[in-house]
Formats: sequence, C-alpha cells, structure tokens
Amino acid sequence: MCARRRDAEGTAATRASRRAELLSAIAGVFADRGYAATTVREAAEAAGILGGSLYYHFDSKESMVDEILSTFLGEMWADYEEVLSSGLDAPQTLRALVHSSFRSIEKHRAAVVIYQNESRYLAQAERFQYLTASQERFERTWKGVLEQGVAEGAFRADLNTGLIYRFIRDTVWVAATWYRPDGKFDAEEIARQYLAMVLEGLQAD
Amino acid sequence: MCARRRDAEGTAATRASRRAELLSAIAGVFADRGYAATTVREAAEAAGILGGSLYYHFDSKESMVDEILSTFLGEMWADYEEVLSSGLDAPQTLRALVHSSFRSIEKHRAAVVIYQNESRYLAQAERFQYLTASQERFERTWKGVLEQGVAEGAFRADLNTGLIYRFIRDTVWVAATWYRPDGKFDAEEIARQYLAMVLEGLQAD
Amino acid sequence: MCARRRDAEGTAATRASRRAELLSAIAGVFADRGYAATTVREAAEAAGILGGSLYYHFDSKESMVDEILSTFLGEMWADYEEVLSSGLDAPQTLRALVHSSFRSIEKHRAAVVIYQNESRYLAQAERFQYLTASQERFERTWKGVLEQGVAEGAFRADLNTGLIYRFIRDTVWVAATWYRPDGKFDAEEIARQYLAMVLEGLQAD
Amino acid sequence: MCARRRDAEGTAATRASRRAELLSAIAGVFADRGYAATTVREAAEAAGILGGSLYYHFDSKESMVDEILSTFLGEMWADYEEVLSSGLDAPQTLRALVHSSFRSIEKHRAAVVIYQNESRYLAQAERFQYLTASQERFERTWKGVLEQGVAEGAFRADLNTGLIYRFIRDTVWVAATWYRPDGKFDAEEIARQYLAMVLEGLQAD
DNA sequence: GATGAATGAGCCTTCATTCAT
DNA sequence: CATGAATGAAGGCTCATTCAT
Repeated sequence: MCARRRDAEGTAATRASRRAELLSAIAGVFADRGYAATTVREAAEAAGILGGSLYYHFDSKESMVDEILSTFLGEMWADYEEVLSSGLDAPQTLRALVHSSFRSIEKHRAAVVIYQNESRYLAQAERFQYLTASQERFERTWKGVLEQGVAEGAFRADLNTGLIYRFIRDTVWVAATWYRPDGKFDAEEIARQYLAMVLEGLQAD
Repeated sequence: MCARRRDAEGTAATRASRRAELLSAIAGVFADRGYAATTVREAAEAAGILGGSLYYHFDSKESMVDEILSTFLGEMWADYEEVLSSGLDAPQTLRALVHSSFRSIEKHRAAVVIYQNESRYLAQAERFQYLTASQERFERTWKGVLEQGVAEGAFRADLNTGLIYRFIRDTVWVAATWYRPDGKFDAEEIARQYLAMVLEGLQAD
Repeated sequence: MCARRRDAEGTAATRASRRAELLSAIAGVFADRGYAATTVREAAEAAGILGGSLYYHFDSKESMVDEILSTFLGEMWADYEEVLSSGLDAPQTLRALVHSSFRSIEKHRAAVVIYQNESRYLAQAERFQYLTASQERFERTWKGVLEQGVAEGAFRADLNTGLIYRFIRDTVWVAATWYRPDGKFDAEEIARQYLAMVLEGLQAD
Repeated sequence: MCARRRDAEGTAATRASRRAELLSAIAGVFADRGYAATTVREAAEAAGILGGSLYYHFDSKESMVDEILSTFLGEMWADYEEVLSSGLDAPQTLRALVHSSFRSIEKHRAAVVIYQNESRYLAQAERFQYLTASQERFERTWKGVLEQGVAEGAFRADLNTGLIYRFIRDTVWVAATWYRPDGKFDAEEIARQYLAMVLEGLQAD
C-alpha cells in the first residue's frame, strides 16, 4: 500500500509515539557517548534518519535532552510521591525509595546516565533550572527520611545525615552506569543487597 | 666558570613546577565544566595565559588531561600499594584503603572528578588505555579484599562481592564531586563515617 | 511507483558532477596561490560557497588535492598507456608522448601546476605515496623510450639518457606554468615546436 | 678561552659572515621543505639556534628569503652581464649563458630552488617586486639572444622565440631541483649535454 | 647574542542549525 | 516527513613575532 498510513488512533497519538521512539534511540547514544560528544548526526543515525530530519521533531539538540530528562524526572517523582504519601515509617520509606530508585534505573537507564553525567553542565543554562530544583528536592526528601529515622530511634544518631544522604544518593544513581538489564541481578535484587549493606553493615556479627 | 649559569634549582625544576602550576589550574576547570565542554582558551585563561601559550607547554588538550590523570593514578596506586603490602587483615585493609581514597580525593580533587566524569569517554582512545587497566586493577584489588574478608569470616557471606565492590567504588569516588576542602568535614572524618555506615550499618541496634 | 523518484541522471551523477565542479574551482586556486598558501576559505570562495561547506563534500583539504592529482594522473597514464601499447618505434613514441603530455596540460592545467609545485611536499605523507610511484614509473617509461631510440640508432648515443630524461620531463611539465588556453599557440603547436627543438636542434643547418 | 672572541677583522666582517652562515643553513631548509611549509623554529634549528634568536639577525621570515634571493640574483646578473658585454655572437652567448646558469645552480642550489618554487607566491608582495623585474629582464635577455641568433642565420627561423625562450628557461632552472653536487655530473658536463641537445638535437644524423 | 616563555592572529575542521525540494 | 546541501560560529592548534632576562 502506497498512501502514507493515517493511524486509526489518529495523528496525535502516532506523533507522540514516534517522538518517544526517537527519544529512546537518542537517549541511548547520549548515554553511551555523552551529550556533548554526540553529534546530532549520530543521534539521528541511531534513530534511523538523517541529521536535518530531527529538526522536524525537535527544536534543538538541547530540547532533546530536555525532554529526555524531564520525562524521566517526572515519572521518578511520581513514584517517589506515591511512596512518601503512604504513611510508612522511616526505615520502610527508605527501603521503598531505594527500590523505587533502582526500578527507575531499570526503566530509564539511559536517562539516568545522562542525568548523572550531564546535570552539572546542563544546569548552567536557565532552561535546565529544574535540574537544580530537583536536586534540592531530592536532598530535602532524603535528609528528611534519614532525620526522621534518627528521631524515631530507628537509625543511628552518631552519623551526619548530610554525609549519609550523599553516600546513598551517589551509589544509587551511579548504579545506572554499570547496570545491565540482562545482567545477573535484576533491580529488586540489587536494591535488596544494597539495603542489606547500608542498613545492616558489611560486618559479620 | 664559563658556561652560562643554570640556576641550582635549575631549568628543569622551574619548568616542572610551572607545568604543575598550569596543570593545577587546568584540572580545576576541566573538573568544573567538563573536559569536552571546556575550551582550551578557557583552560588557559584559568591559568592566566592565552590559549596558544598552553601549547608551549603541552602538545595538545588531550595531553593535558593525560598528565593530570596519570599523575593522580600514579600517586593513588603508590598509596594503595603501601596499604596492600602491610600485611593487614581484610577489615583493616578495607579501612585503610577507604582512608587512602578519601585522602586522594582531598589531595587531587579535580583529578578525581575528571577521572570520574571523563574516563569512559577518554578510554575510547588508545592513549588512555591505562584508564581501563587501572579500572580492572581496582576491581581485582577491592574484590580481593572483600572475598578475603568473607573467607576470614569477618564479612557477611550473603552479599555478592561484585555488587558490593561497585557500591563502594562508586560512593568513594563520587565523593570528589561534592567534597569541598573547606567544608565541615575533613577527609579522615568522612572516611570514618563512611566506614561506619558500610561496616556497621545505618540501623540502630 | 511508490518510492520517491530518484531522477534518471540520479543523485550519484549529480553528486559526482558537483564534486567535479567544486574540484575544478579549487584546483584553480591551488594552482595559482599554492596549496599551502591557499586557505580553505579562499578555496571555498572560489567555488562560491563558504569554508565549512566544503567539508560536506570532502574530508579535508588534503583529500581535495588528492582527488585533483589522482584524477589527473589517472587520465594521464591512461593516455600514456595507449601510446605505449601502439607498437610505435622510439621516435614516434617520443613524439606521441610529448603530444599527449601537452594535451594533458591543456586539459588539466591546474592539476599539472599543482603536481609540479607541491609534489615534493605532499609526497612526504603516506597518503601521497602514489606521487612518488608515478614519478618512478614516469622515469622508467621515458628512459625506456630514450634508450630504445639509442639502440635503434634513431637517437644520438653520446648523450646520457638520465640527463636527457630530466630535461624533457621538466620542460614538458613546467610548461603548465605558463600555458594559457587562450594564448597564441594551442597544445599541438607547442608540442610540434618543442619536438622540433629537442629532436632537430636549434641550430640552423 | 672564555671571553667571547672579537675577530681581528672586527665586528662588521664577523657579523656579515655570521649572517651568511645562518642564511646558508636557512636557505637549505627553505629549499627542501618549501618556504611556507618551513617554520621559523625549523629554520633556526637548522642554523643551530633557537627560533627567537633569529630575530636578532633578521627582521622577519620574509627578510630571510629576501636576502637569500636578492643575493643570488645579484651574483647571477653580474655573471650574466659579464657574458653579455663580451661581444660574443649569439650561439657563443647562448652557450656562455647556459654554462653560467648551471654554474649558478652549482653555487646557489638552495637559492635557485627557492626562486623556482616560491617566486610566484612571493611576487605578490610589494617587497618582492624585483623578482618580477628580474623575470622580465631575463626574458628580454634570452629572447634577445635567440632573435639575434635567428637574424645572424645561426638559429632556425621556423621556431617561435617566445616558446623556445620558455623551454630553455624552464629546463635550466628546474635543474636545480634535481642537481646534486655529489652526483655523476658536474655543472660543466650538464651544461655541455644540455647544449648538445638543444642546439644539435636528439636525432642521430 | 641567545633563551624561552608568551602573544595573538589565523588556519583547518566540526557541528548545530536552516531550508528548498 | 525526510533529504541533502549549505551556513556560520566556534574550537583546537600552529606559528611568526616579541621581549625580559
């Protein structure tokens, strides 16, 4: 059949899914080679089209990362919110957040890698102010949980929550760097082992 | 004496110290803005000279990072070797390595950040093969300590050493990202708290 | 038919002719100002586009000369081969080669000038090894003809063929330097006069 | 002895000979690698000093070639003048000029090569107008000899003197390109063979 | 006279972006 | 929607030149 197909669901849906398709391919290259080091041509090639053609779908290279990152952060915060509004105690919240984080990595690996590697650079631009905002919200959230846990007597009081927050934050997100969906462990198992180390310690008793 | 006098501190020494001076400034910008995102002009400006002048001292932008990274890795491994050849048991070794690492961060903060952020990109080039080699040596070293600890009965046997290695590696090095020499905690204190978390766990007993 | 129509003259042909068009303009400037002394911007300007645009068509400045020279040498050797395989005797071969050479100059003036002026410099690069090879083949060919002529008793035996070869080679190619297509003489006439001088001598009998 | 030597002939002479010494080394590199392609550093290295030091002796890179070329042309024209004012007939003059030219090549090989390769490029600058002037004087001189020879009945009348002049000019100077002082033939022998070819022809009688 | 560090203009090249088809 | 040719602003790097020592 020759006529260009007009999807039953209509143009809008088709269009959105095409975007998602393109963005997925693009996020992959951005993650693998770095945002700055990836040329638009390469990104386009990964998506199966030519450089110029990407500009039919996106305004600029920047708007590509933008959409990748904001989509990821949107979903991540939605998941986090669900956890935080469930009325769990501090240790349960911490466990749930860690699990949620590793699940995010599983689902948005490329986006997390980009977030991890390019945030600081991108955050210089006005447009990416939301990255800084997210960062701060992240810090408030986690420190809140840790402090609450200390207050509840569930977590040790002799450690600095600011420091511990940083350790946890880093380990969790950097995991995206080495996580492979086809590896030995799935997200749940990684989360479990991570929590065992962080909560109970490495030491044999 | 007839020959034109070469100062006792000598050309060689002067030159080397000038290099170190430049490199220190350059490492700072590379760490802050990213290697790829930093222009040679910017790096030079940070060193107080003009873009072209850097090429009197270095062959290329690449050779600048090269020197920054290899110097850092050289010193780091020298310190690691000292620890590893001291005949300590596994938990002591782990503690000593963590302390050594945070001390490295204190001394070579910029280099560590660069190492963290640019390694994967740089490692594509033949010239930076030593980064991959260092990475592998790092993995062997750490996994060795962890496995020995499990064998000695000092560490829990129910956790995967490969996973734990990664968690530790990431947290330690990523710390360079947020570490500020003038911050609340010095390297020793950070190492102590980190070890407390990792070895004894966050949970109050 | 569904596929977007690719004109019969086709993309390939269009592209090739565009290349040839650009190359012709570029060869002109390279010949006039020298390869090293010509900037890419100037070359582009001569082709009616901007500096950067040339890189859509060519990999590098070097690959531009490369294509110019190898195209010329390819055609020149094809013509030479035709002469050499015609079974002519030495004097006839010499005459035919000279005519062929001047015809080459007429057709590829710019390329010949470039060949003449830049060969030694370019030949330093691996990529231009074929220039040296061509040079050697050239020497073998011409000395062969001269020696055969001497053996046949057609040429004087008291002159050194190596020297004579060089005189002939130089004069022929350097002619590209002053040859103007709109000048008083065409390639055939120049060849005729040149042969008269070289074969019969300047001296009135 | 330590004190810097003050030559008996005094500073001026010493200075001049030092210049000549430097210039000779510089001319060598310019000839071998091309004027544009040779860096001042390389030229200086060939002279055994550092780049900056050359500027004590010369104003600029340009003034180095300038001095090389004008010195050569000065001597060459002096020799030519001697020939031209000797009252020889045309064939004898031609012979003498060719011999003089090959002797110039023998003595100023590097300068001749530079003259040959860079003239056209350099002549663009006001400062090198004398190259064009020399060229024109050269043409007048040679065409004069040829025309006189034709008038005297010594040279064939059926050849265009303009063309013949060019052939001779080119061959003679390009010889500098391949002439090696330690080669099989010296300047006199090369001149003899060249004249044999050009005057009597290649053809066996 | 010579050194070596620095300058700054300019070169080749890359690449995000545009736009006619 | 996609193509491919072109744009133009940098970017890394080179190099003639200067100058304090």
